[in-house]
Parts: sequence; structure tokens; C-alpha cells
Amino acid sequence: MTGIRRLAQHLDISIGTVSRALNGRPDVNEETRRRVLQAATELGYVPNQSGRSLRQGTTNIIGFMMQTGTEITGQGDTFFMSVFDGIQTVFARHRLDLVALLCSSSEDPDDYLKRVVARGFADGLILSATQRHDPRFEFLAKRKIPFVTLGRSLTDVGQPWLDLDFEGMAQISIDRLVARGHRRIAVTRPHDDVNLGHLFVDQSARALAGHGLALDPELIFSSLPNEAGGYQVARQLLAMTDRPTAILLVNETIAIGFYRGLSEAGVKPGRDIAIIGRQSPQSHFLSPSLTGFTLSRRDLGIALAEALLATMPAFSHLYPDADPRKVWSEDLIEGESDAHTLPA
Amino acid sequence: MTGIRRLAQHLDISIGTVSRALNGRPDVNEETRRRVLQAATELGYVPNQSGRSLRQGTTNIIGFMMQTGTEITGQGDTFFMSVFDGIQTVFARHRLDLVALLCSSSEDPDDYLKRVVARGFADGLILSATQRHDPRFEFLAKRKIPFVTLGRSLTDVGQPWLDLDFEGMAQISIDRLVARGHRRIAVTRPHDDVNLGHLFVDQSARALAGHGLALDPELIFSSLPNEAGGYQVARQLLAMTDRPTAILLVNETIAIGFYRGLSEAGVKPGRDIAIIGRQSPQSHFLSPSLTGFTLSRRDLGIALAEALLATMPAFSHLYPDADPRKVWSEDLIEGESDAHTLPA
DNA sequence: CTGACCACCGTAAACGTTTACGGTACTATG
DNA sequence: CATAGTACCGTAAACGTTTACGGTGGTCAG
Repeated sequence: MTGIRRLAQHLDISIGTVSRALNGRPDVNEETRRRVLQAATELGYVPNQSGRSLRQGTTNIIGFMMQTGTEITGQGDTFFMSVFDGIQTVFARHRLDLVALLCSSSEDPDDYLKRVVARGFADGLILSATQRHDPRFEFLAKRKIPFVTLGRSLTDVGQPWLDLDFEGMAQISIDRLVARGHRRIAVTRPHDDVNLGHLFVDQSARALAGHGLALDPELIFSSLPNEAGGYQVARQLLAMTDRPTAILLVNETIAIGFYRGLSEAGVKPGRDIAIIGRQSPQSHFLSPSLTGFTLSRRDLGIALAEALLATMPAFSHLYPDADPRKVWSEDLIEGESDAHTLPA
Repeated sequence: MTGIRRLAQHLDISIGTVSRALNGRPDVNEETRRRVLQAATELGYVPNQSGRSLRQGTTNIIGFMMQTGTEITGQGDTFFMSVFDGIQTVFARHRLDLVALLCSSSEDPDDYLKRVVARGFADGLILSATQRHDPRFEFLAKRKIPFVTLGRSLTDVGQPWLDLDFEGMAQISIDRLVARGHRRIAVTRPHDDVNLGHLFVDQSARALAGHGLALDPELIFSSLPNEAGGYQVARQLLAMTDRPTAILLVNETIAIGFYRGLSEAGVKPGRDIAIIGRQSPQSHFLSPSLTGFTLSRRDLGIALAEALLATMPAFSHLYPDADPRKVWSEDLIEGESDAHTLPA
């Protein structure tokens, strides 16, 4: 005798009543419910998830899909850890288990997702590393699997998304640098077809145009979104005959490598070149200090979780006014790296 | 009509036969098996995991438990990503799904593990961030849940483990530095009760003793295992009146912060102080280049996976000679950071 | 007193598998 | 021809839940 049956036998009531009592159904005497609950903790009863899943067709699992290898995630991975933390706190409230689904860099993300879905693994998914055209969205929409994405995409199937305000960052950065006299301003972007690259570069160009300036195509640097990428960008930039006087770094981690590349050539941030980037736990150890954007990754995670729950029928009533699509502005932390000013 | 029943009806055979055919049982005609397999792909049939789990009492899931926050994992998290990658490749061969269970830094790892186990989540577990005394081991052993740990512990319940050869690294480093004339050699260790700290410091002391030297307790620096920790160590070290002439860095990530702290004071690695650390993707961007240990994290992951499978009854026959307990030696990559030599 | 209503509870089916058991038809052996 | 053996397949139980449905006993209004 195991499971709910054991509990029922012990209390000398039926398993139906036990189940109802545990699941908070109204049609059960409060006194019996109390007894059931007590016996459950006493006997250490915990419902079998397989039985429950089989019956209800739901797994109580939410998957957060990421990709291994910093070359792909590009945020130094600690970014996602913090976001994950925020998501976890929300789901824990609803007894939903959050797991990380790490797609190996050697596997196609689309195939990986198909496997996960075919297995009926999760009730909902959170997708990151969204591509500019992302076939995963259509796939999930067709299967009617609730999901939310971290990052916008041109592929729109009506799913909720959250994203960082890359346009805003570009605009603020450009305005700031132009005001300091810069005319030749470089920007970086990830090497692959991830959407944020387009958003960032395009808005940088528009912002420059607003000042009557153009974005020189030569000054758009594609890089791996990690330290190595930043280093490469520095080398390329230093090798140019007509160097830019300022640069925008779109990724969090590349500043480390970029600084290194500069210092090898004796070029000092804030004195010889102006830099605006993104803050990270690592960037605090850069010198001169980095001027860069920052936000609470944990809050972002919380918002992601709530956006997903809002689309899941079983929970949507709890989050009636969750923002289905929102851009998160980052705050600019002023450092020394963009102090470089040109004469008017 | 759904699932296996639909398939059976479509083929006009019984569900039992279908199941046997799909699961590779011997007592089914090869011709019918072929037909079943073909129909399965045609109709896109994929067995329901809940039904299967309920019947077999197994989930086909392996969990890799880590902790969020670099303050805890200490390896810059990219370490675990690579290990994860290796594990994944092995499990994929056996149709086991690997998920990452990320314990939030705000939750007690023991409680988290209990929740996971109570839910019957996984058939096996891989534990990281092993403490010197780790109650999780006894808990899992009592429940007879197969698990393997990345990292040794004083708590021994007979579980398999893999670990890095911290003793070997300490020995080699000390020998090397002593040969270069160093007498006052500092070591770092994580601030908490994680086992590797003890292994590393103790062996360093023994190695020094082998040369007739003692490890000055003042030269044992506890630090957070991240960039900030390395920076703090540098500050403390520089503030000492009787500075060490060499130092061993036990973590991968702290070199970044340590270098920064030194450079602020104009102290140059390899010229003013000798440093031996651990290589990481980030450390390649340090200058002067870091002398440090390295190993294939992916191979480590593969070995971890095989060690776990060897303890699982359903798979143990496939890995008869998997090493249940093994220390992985790292290779020393010679850089410039330990060039500093003292006169005899 | 009768009927309706209500609060609570028990019964049993259903979810989709796997697998022990037994049955059938055919082959080989004496 | 009788028997044993074999190859293959169908039947049905079991895994642990949830939940629709119906039943029981009580209360209360008419």
C-alpha cells in the first residue's frame, strides 16, 4: 500500500476525499481536511508527480532554455544565472519547478527544442538567445505551448516578450558622446543574426543622423560576445588609419577584452578614447572605471516569470495586468571611460 | 484514441505488441517491428513520459545541481557550462535528459535537494559545490538515489566522485616556486567550508615542509571565489609589511581581480611577484600571461556522466570499468606570471 | 410528514504505459 | 500421429493520481 492509498487507509477514509482535501477542493469538511494535512506531513506523503501528470496532462515544470558556451549566450553566463534566480522566486510561489534546459553548442537549438516538446517535458518555456528569425516561436505556437522570450524577434506569433532597451541605450550613448564632441563613433554587435545587434546598430545610426552625422560602416564591429571578441575589436580598431574617437560596446563581457587590447597599445580609456558599455560583475574591476548601463537582472527574471504565468490558463487570473511585452530601460552608471572630450 | 492505442489500432495489432516492438524486446517478429517503427514515425508517435514513468518508476531525467551566483559556484559559471556540455553528450546516447537544477542563492541547498527528491524528479543526480561536510550525501544515500559528486568531501557514503587534483597542483606549484628561490609563498582558498580549500592549503603546507619551509598562517588568504575576491586579496597582500614574493591562486576567476589590484599599485606579475593560478577563458586576456593549470572541462563532464551511469543498475553493465573515484590532473601552462626569480 | 436542498464523502473510471501470463499456430522430434 | 518446443502475439493488471457522478444523512421550509 503506497501513496495516497496508504494515507487514506491510515485515516480510514477514501482516497477521493484525501485527494480533494490535499488539493484544496471546497467540498470537504474542514476538520477532515485538517486531519488529512496532518497525516500527510506525519507520514511524509508527497504526491507522485507521474501519476498526477498522467491524469492532468501537466508536468508542473517550467523550462528555461539557454545555450551552453559563452560564444552563444554572450552574457558571460552570470547574466542568466541572475535572471534565473528571479524567475525561480516567482515560480516557487506556485509550486512550479524551474529547470534549466541547456542546449549544447554542438546541437541545433531547434532540434533540441523539438525533443523537449515531444517529450512533453514542460508546461511552459522561457526562451533566450532569440534569433532575428526564430523558427522556435512558430513551432511552439503551433503546439500551443505557453512561452515567453527574453529578447524580441522579427518572428511574431503573438507571444509575450521582454527585452532590454537597446534602442534607448544607443540613443543615450550617442547623444552623450556627440555632446562631447565625438564625430567618429564606433559600435559593436554580435557576430550572428541575433536581433539585438540590429536594434542596437540601427538605432545608433538613427541617433547619429539626428545630429547630422552618419554611421561609417567601417565602424561597425562584429564580435564574439565574450572577452575574446572584445580583444579582437580592440586590435582591429587600433589597426585602423582613421580611428574612431569613441565606441559603444553592446555586450557585457567584451569590455574586459577590449580594455586589454587597448592597454597593450598604451591606449587609455577615457583619455585616448571614449567608451560606453554595459556594467557587469566583472566590469567593476576595470580601470579606468567603465561608463555603462545596468539593470536588475533579478527583477527582469521576475517579470519574465509573471509574463509567462499570465499566458498560462491555470495562472492567468493571478496576473491580470502583467505586461505582455515590455522593454526594460537600463540606468547609466557614469564612470571614467567616456571622459575623453574633443574640442568643438 | 491516443498514444500507443492509436498506433495499435492503425496497425491492427495489440498495444502490447506495439510496446514490445518499440522497446526492442526480442519476442516480436522483425517484420512487425519494422511496421511498428515505420508507423510510429509516420504518425509522429512519441511515448508519453508520464505513463512510462508511472509504470516503471523512473523518469529518464538526470539532474545536475548547481548553485546560482558566482559567489557560490566560484568558477565564473562558464566552468560548469563546459562540464555540462560533456555530461550531456554522454546521456544523450542513452536517451536520458539532462537538466540543470539551479539552487537559488537565497535557498538552502539541502532543502532544495529534498524538494527535488521528494518530487521524484530525477533518476540520478550530479552534485557540485560539495561542502567539506555535506549532508546531502547521506540524504541521497538513504533514499538510494544514484549520484556522483564533482568534488570530494569528508562525508563518505560510498558514492563515486571526481575531483581536480588540488594536491598535485599545490605540490607542483610549490616545488616550482621554491626552485626559483621563493621562501614566502602565499596561497588562497575559498572563504567557505568547501573541501578544495582544505586540500589545497594543506598540501601546500606539506609541500613547503618538504623543502624545510613553513606556511605562514598570515599568508593564507580567504577570498570570495570571483573577481572581487581576487581584488581583495591583492589589496590585503599589498598592505602587508612583509609581503610574500609569490602566490598560488586556487580559483579560476580570481586572477582577473588580483591582476587589477596589483596594477593599481604598479606591481607587475612576473617581475615583482610570482603567480601561479588556473587557466580560464578569461585568463587568456591577462597580461603578463598567467602561468596556470588547465584541463578539458568537457572530458571531465564525460567522466562524471559515466561514473554516474556505472552506479545505475539499468546502465551499469555498459560501464563496467568506469572509474568510481578519480582525481583529474591538470596541465601546467607556462606563462610569464611566475617568471619572478629570487637570488639564492 | 414530505420534499428539496445541502454538505460531505465513496466509487470507479480514466490518463498512457509496461509486462507477466497464457494462448495459438507452427515446426521438429520421436 | 502424438508430443514437445518455439515464435509470436493478445489480454489484462498495475503504476498513483484526479474527478465526474451518485449516494447518504441531515436540515429546513412548506
